[in-house]
Amino acid sequence: MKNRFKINANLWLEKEQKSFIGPGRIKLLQNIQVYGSISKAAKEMKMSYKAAWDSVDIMNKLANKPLVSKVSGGKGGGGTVITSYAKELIQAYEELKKLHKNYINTLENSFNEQVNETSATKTTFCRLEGKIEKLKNLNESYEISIKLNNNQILTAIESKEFVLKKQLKEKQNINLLIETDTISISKSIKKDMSSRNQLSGKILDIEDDGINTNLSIDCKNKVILNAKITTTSYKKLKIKQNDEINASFKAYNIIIL
Amino acid sequence: MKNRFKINANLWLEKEQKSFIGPGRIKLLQNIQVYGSISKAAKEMKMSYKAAWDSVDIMNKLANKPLVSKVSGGKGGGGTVITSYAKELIQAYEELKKLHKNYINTLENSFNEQVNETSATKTTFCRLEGKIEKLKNLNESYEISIKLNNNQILTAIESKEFVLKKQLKEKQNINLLIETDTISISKSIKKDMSSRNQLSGKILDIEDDGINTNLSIDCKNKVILNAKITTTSYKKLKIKQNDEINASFKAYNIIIL
DNA sequence: AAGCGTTATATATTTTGATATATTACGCTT
DNA sequence: AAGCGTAATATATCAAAATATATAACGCTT
Repeated sequence: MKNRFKINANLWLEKEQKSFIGPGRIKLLQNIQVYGSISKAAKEMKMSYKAAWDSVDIMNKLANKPLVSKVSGGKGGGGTVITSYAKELIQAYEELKKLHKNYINTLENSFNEQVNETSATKTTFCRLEGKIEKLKNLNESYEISIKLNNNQILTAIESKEFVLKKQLKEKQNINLLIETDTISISKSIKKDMSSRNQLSGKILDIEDDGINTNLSIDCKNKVILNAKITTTSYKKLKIKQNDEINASFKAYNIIIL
Repeated sequence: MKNRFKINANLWLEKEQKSFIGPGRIKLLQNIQVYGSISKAAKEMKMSYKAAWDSVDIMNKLANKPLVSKVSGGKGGGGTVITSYAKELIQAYEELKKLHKNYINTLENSFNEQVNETSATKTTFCRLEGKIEKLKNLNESYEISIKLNNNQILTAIESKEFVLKKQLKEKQNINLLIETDTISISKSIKKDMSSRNQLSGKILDIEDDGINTNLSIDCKNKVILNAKITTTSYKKLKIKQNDEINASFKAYNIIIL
């Protein structure tokens, strides 16, 4: 685990081009909820009162519904409480953080696999090369047909914005990424499924650590697919090296580089 | 599109607890590649020479292989070129950025759906409630069996670290998220598939915008699943409201909150 | 009416980080 | 040997951001 890269990211939300909330302001709101006062909340997190007040002011002005209600003077000198909308926002932000953290872990594995030449098999993403066969414009999206080296056709979906920015054209060679854990394995082709991309091939290699099983699938002409399934699923399927199997994944799960 | 939140994130890599590369340093390396000198590279991006030199120095010291080779004195006074390892890193970083951007878009949609009460159907993630039925320890991971309100059992995988941190216990109620575009739809249950989670239900609602089709599936006892498939797949399946269908997804695609 | 702890606001100070400036070293060119 | 444009390094200066300090307003309590 030495020499491993760690990926870090700061998440924050913007509204109308202005910074709205990030980790600090969420903590501040939570502290206000606990202490009932801006000054105490600020003190607890070693923030100056002015910084805290400014933050609260910016948030309140930017949000369509108020996030806090402030009372100056009165019993105990006044105080500040957060609204139920603020509580909702905090919860949504926490969820966001959790999802993001989850994905950052995936990216971290992928990046380290790619940069450290030591790890041969790519267990988080698999890479494919292909040529754009057809670009079908569906209003705001494009349905992209991609011909692999083994002449099989995959279908991907990308936004119009992306297609224009990357200047994707028919006959163009492109690189694809597919997250290995979005690929499902079955023994035969499934006709009545919404997963349009179905590739069949021979199992080249199996790496099983008792939790996850990484299957390397040879789909002819140097088209190698990697799929990650749980060991439990692997055992249930009763498959072994050189077996013919079917790998399926949805158009959404193809990422064009 | 007014009142929409925008999600922003800064990505950077750390190594041995120290900041290694981020957007600025990548740009600097790219500039060095173009101009062949630290001073010119810095000038082009309006960075002070010292800041640029320090950056290069930190990177070189932190990387296991050198990222740049510097020559002081000599023809033209010397210069700096980046190594092939640096080029590799730049490429890996660009890929990382693309993948991350992709996911941030997903999160942005989800967050806005959750916070804006206007949008009723959740098209990026669907939420389920369940109770932990069994926690099976598999060395570094846990296989978690979750009983839904309709008594069906789902299987999820989480890291040991997560299970301990969240103090997950059997009989505990938990909330789940499933990305709607990882769910595959078929007309019947598939026995020989690696997707262990298969829920069948009646189509409650269909929202089709000509590109994507969002299916709302009633799996009894208030267990509502949302799945996103392409319109092309939807038409191919020839399904309509009230039809009984099968939704399948892998253990990896369940996110426990 | 004085006292309280708070919000609200302006001004002064400090800290931090970056930038600018200056100097030396380097090794090829002429 | 002088000249060059670069790397390498140290020191000085500047600018921005954050913090500290001061003061007023507020409305209930006593």
